[in-house]
Amino acid sequence: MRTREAILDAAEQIMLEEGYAGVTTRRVAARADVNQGMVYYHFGVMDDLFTELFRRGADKTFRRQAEALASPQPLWALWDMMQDPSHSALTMEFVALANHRKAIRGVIADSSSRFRRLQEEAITRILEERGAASDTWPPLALILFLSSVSRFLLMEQSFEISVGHDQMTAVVEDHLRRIEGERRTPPPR
Amino acid sequence: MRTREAILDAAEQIMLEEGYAGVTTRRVAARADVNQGMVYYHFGVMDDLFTELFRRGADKTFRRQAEALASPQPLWALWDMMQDPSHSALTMEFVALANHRKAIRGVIADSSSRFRRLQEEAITRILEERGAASDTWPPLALILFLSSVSRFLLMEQSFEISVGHDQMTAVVEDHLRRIEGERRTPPPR
DNA sequence: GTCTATACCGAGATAGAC
DNA sequence: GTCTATCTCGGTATAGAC
Repeated sequence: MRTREAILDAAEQIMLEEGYAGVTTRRVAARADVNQGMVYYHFGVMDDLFTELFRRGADKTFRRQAEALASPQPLWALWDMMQDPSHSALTMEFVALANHRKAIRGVIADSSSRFRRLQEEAITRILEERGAASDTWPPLALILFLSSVSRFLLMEQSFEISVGHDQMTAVVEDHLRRIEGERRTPPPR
Repeated sequence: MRTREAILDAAEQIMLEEGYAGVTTRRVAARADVNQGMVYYHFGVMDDLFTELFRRGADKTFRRQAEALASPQPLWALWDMMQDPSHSALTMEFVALANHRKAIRGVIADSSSRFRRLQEEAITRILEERGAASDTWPPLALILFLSSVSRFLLMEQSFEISVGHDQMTAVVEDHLRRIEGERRTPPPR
């Protein structure tokens, strides 16, 4: 299984550095220091490689998210996680890829629903525990709010645009503060 | 200039239907019913075609946005516009493209800044006129809020995901209502 | 499981006749 | 401005020896 993992690692690196269009059998094989035929032997056609790579990443993210949601300040932890570029970079690339590759769409859609359900369940519980039901947003709106904003800011940052980012971040964090209080762990980086 | 426009139209169609990866000189030429050489004659290399296509779309969007911002309920109009799939589809495709094509990045970044500046100026004025300065968000935060959410919802819709979309939309529209009052023109479609 | 060889295609791009 | 011909490269994919 070492070859298999090497191929997935290589594909992931290339995808991050140059986008999904750069992920070709020839280049993946070269990067993994493996024969080109191996890619086909282990993964069949390219779509299967992408699918497998996505699953591997989703599983990792899923565990990471569960961890965040189980932490003392789950919303702050979730927010930190969503703002981590390394977390979203691959996801965004897969979203772009899925626009043209039908085989990928289903995998992403299923995975997203799975995440959304876990998030909803957790946030509902969190809001109830804190008795913050009245003056705050419904759980799903809160989730989509955090997801939307983090994704958008990351996207703009990759273009070196940052106009208004401070103001937007301040609004989000103000919202989190009203629910979970002052953040008790320092933000990453 | 008819050939030139035909090429741009063809490129735009293909980009929308199959993504930027489908936009090749050969296919564009075929779709435009034009010789392949014409693409090179009129646009030089592919990056120039993409750049030109982006500019054409951005100009159209710019005018459309200015119109929205000059309407009786500018925020509602802006929100409606942002939620229009035909408006964002091309943009999203260009964002994906720009992740790998350095030549495109600059064009998009410049254009985005231009939009953001126009939006900020307009929203600031609107909020001041309505004296809504105290209990609402700063202009840039409001813009980024609307941009983020609309983009995210559209992206998910293209995957046929809609969990929580109603709740999120309700929150946004509630926000708009507090600033501009009840919407007086019916939402499109 | 691994490697070589190879078929085949469609991509970008250019030269040059008309 | 238009069209044909053509070059080169790198992509996907398979067959078959080891």
